[in-house]
Amino acid sequence: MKHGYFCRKLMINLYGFRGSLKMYALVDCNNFYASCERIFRPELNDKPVVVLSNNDGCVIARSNEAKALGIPMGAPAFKYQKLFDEHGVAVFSSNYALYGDMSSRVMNILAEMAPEIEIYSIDEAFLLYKNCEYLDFQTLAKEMRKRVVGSTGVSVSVGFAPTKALAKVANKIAKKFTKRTGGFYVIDSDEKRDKALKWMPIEDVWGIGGRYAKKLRYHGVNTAYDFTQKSDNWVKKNFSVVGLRLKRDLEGVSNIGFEKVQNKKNIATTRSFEKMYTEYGDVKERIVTFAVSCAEKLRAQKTCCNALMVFVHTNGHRKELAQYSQNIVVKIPFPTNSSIELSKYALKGFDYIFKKGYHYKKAGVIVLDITPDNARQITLFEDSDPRHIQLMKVMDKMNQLIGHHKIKLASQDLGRTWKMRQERLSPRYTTRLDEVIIINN
DNA sequence: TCTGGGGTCCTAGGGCGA
DNA sequence: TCTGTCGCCCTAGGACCC
Repeated sequence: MKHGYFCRKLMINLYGFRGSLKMYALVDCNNFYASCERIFRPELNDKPVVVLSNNDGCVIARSNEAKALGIPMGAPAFKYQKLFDEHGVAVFSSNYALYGDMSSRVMNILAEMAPEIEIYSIDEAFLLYKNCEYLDFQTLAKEMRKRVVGSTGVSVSVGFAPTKALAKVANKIAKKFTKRTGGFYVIDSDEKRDKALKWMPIEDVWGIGGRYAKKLRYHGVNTAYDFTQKSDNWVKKNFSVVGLRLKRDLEGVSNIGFEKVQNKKNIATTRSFEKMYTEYGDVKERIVTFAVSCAEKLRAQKTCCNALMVFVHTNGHRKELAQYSQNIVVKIPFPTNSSIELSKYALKGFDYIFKKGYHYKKAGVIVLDITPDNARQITLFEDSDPRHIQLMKVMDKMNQLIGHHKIKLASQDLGRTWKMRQERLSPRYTTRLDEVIIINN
């Protein structure tokens, strides 16, 4: 028998060390983006709903009904248009203002129900319960579901287990067998854990992507349980320490820690364009806007960067056109979060990599080597302009007051009409007064 | 015509100084 | 002075997540 949580619990009881049991919950919003759209359009309940990526490119969220129609994740929208029409699929452009706001409502409720929370993504959170020998997880999970759906309309699945990877497994079971489980599942014994791992296909395990799954299947590893039966050495050799940590976590020994909220290590703003650009000026304007956006994100988390990367790509799907893809890292001699400085250095890099004669489809700016803005080191040849700090404060404040991105640098936009394709955008029901739902009697 | 965006972590391999 | 080795640092690339 492995050193599962049950063994430890037994020891705890024998030796009288109470109150050291740790349990994780993974709470996951069901079909989150699609659910957000449905909350304000109840006539779409039980109807297939999909949400598209930026530029209405591909499917990034599906309701259960849409999944049942065989629409895969990442499906290019234009290839599935016929199927959408035939089955009356409700199609939405992504509305991040709405999803972000709904997410923080859900997370606030969860935070009230747990001593510690790690917001893992826009629709998922891990909750950590320490010293919880006498907690009734079934009741807790039920209460969680009730409160979240009652306050926000979003339904969630809940998985409880002694490690994060197992909580993921438990959540998967809760979601897959909603009718039987009531939308929650608790792994609290070695027997339940083994049963769950034997059921779990290897490619569905958290941390096992397509490549690893293929390799594992080749070696006869078909379930999460098979994975745990391999030796530590073999796992480490083939899947590095990441694989080994996962294995231990699946065995019930917590190896994947609870992450505290911390500042981002890289910040990126990248976009595909709604059409291909060939002119220097068009792409240049985008690069400046991306740099400005990165600068705003840096200031929002009170950090500076010491380097940035600029990249451009042509459209890889258009094989008949000449392809070009290049990136460059630009070191900045002093830490900065000034929109002006960052766009200046981004343009330096862009000038270096831009080549005429190509059809550009995508570009981006990523800021690197991020440091806190209160720890700016004075460099010997400091040529940053200290007046920028004040100027950026004013710019942020004004953008906050009069609406996002109204104040721009002169090098942005240039009268051009860049716009993301968002033909099926729903209203920002929860964050814009002029877009709230109006009920007529 | 039309195929997303934003992250993290790890490893291998090269340069370099002790 | 030359050569080998070790460890550190850096970068590119590859894997993963949602």
